[in-house]
Amino acid sequence: MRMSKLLLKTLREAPAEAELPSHRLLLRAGLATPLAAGLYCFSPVGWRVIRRIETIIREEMDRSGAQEVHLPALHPIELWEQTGRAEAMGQTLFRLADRKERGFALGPTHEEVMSFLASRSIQSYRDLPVTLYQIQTKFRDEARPRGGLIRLREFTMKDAYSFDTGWDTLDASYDAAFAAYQRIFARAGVPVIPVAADSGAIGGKDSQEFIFLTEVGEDEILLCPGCGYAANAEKAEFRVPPPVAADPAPLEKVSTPGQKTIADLASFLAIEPRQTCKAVFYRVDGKPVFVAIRGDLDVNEVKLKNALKAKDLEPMDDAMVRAAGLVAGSASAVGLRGMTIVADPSAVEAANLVAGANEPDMHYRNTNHGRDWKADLVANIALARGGDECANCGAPLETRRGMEMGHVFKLGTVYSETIGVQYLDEAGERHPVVMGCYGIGVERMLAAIIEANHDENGITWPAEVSPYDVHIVALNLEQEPVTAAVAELEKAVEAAGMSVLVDDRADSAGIKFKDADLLGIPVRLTVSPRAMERGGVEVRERHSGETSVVALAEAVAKAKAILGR
RNA sequence: CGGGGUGUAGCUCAGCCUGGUCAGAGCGCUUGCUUUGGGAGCAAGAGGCCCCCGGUUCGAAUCCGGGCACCCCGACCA
Repeated sequence: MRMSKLLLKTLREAPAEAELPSHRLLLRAGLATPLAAGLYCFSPVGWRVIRRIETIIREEMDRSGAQEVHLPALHPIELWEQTGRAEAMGQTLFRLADRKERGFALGPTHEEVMSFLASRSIQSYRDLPVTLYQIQTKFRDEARPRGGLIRLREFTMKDAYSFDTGWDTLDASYDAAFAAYQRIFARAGVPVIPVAADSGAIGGKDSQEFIFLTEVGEDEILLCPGCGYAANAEKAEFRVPPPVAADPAPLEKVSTPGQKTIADLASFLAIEPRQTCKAVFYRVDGKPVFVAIRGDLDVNEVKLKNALKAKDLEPMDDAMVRAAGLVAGSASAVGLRGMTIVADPSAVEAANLVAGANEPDMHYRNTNHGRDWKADLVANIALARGGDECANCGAPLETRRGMEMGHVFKLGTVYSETIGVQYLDEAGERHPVVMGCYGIGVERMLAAIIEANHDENGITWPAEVSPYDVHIVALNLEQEPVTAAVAELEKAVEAAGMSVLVDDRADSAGIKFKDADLLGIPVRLTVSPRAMERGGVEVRERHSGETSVVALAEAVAKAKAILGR
């Protein structure tokens, strides 16, 4: 490709709204242009990178034994109502109606449709196991698209689904997908670590996310430096510090004027936070829920939501707090009626906790579960934080930020039961198939590749995803020896199976070099009178900046070596 | 959905408080000439519903009200 013909506009300065390096470089290098919040147009160069990412994904999925299919992006809404997810997805689901007012949705993911397809093809255990995948556009009406390509409203996802006769063979399908993911991210140049993830209220067993550790990531990850345990903060397990041991003492009411927070209360009474009981109020599927947890701990809302098998959970608003008669700052489960009480084991097991007296500026000393109050549900709902002890080895956990690049998940029979994907076993008995699902966000991967591979001058593409393999910069192209050398070199590079971008523009050398750095193609070959005087072509490796001059005939071999071919 | 910020030329931004030669700069773009090893020079030019609607005023980019869009933080995110 000749750059004089290429549709590409690089920017000297990035638009003001771009903050992340990946976002700035995406725009500066002219890879994509925003159309609206969470929607991007890809230019020829950007699209080549997307296609190369997809190629890696296809190769590795195919290698793992998965089969590619293609499903509609437009789904009848009934299918989503059938699994209950039309409601569960809420406003995230893009809805529309056809001319006959039949309801449709733009697919935010494809468990339903893939299950439908599977139900038409799978009848016997002989048809299993099978893993199907597609690379398809997804639509999600996100509350907040952000970070360039990191969170989009329309994006491409590789989504795979495995179908097995049982949980044991699902393990094999899951492991195959897991291994494919390791290879995909390695080839694309995105360093990832697998972390344990929440499997959601919908059920399922193992779930892991592939996380690219980066300060700009949206997810909080807890890592154990001792044993390597890694988990999403919503999933992370830890050792809850032991309570202060004591025998139950008589309940006693104390005046605590103005003491509304745990920290204030503990210091006012000269006790430790873990000797108090924290009260938190939620609205869960429209109903009030009271949560009690030891004062030194925080509530993990995901765990709470799962424990309640709830669809929707949010902090209780002031109106509901008043309606429920709760006294914020002095609330407890002692004497509380009219709502579900959920307690963390930490609040149940500890003796003589200080808790609210449900009247302003008053607390109780020595509240004890079983005697003074009783939980309707006791569940592990404490949130792991940095510094907490690892559940495996006791070392203090560290917190890091990360970006979710992929997700592998043992779904089980949730969808096969609701959509009806069943098989007959050897005995002729009917069973739901056991499913797994595996997703990778393609554009987000592009963002992560840039985030992980750039320097102050621009992008430094990993060889496998670079839009072109070789960038020929021609200077003084009007001079005959240069014209001829460029043509010869271009031909030779292409004949060697490498893609090449030739900067044949009439611009000055400085512009060409700056653009070459910005575009970040791994190998730059400069053809100029000066290089020719020195004996040939200047070869520059983008990543290291190493430069040498080689004979024109050797340039191809040198380029191949840099590309690792 | 809460909090914060920003909307003026393709991009970066000034002008707004204090209404009136106030439609501006740099970069980019076009043309010509010169130039070709790190965003080069000279000259000439094109380009704006100052986000939108309404109000105040003799007069609004500027003041007031109401929208909308975009960005950031949070909430949310199979």
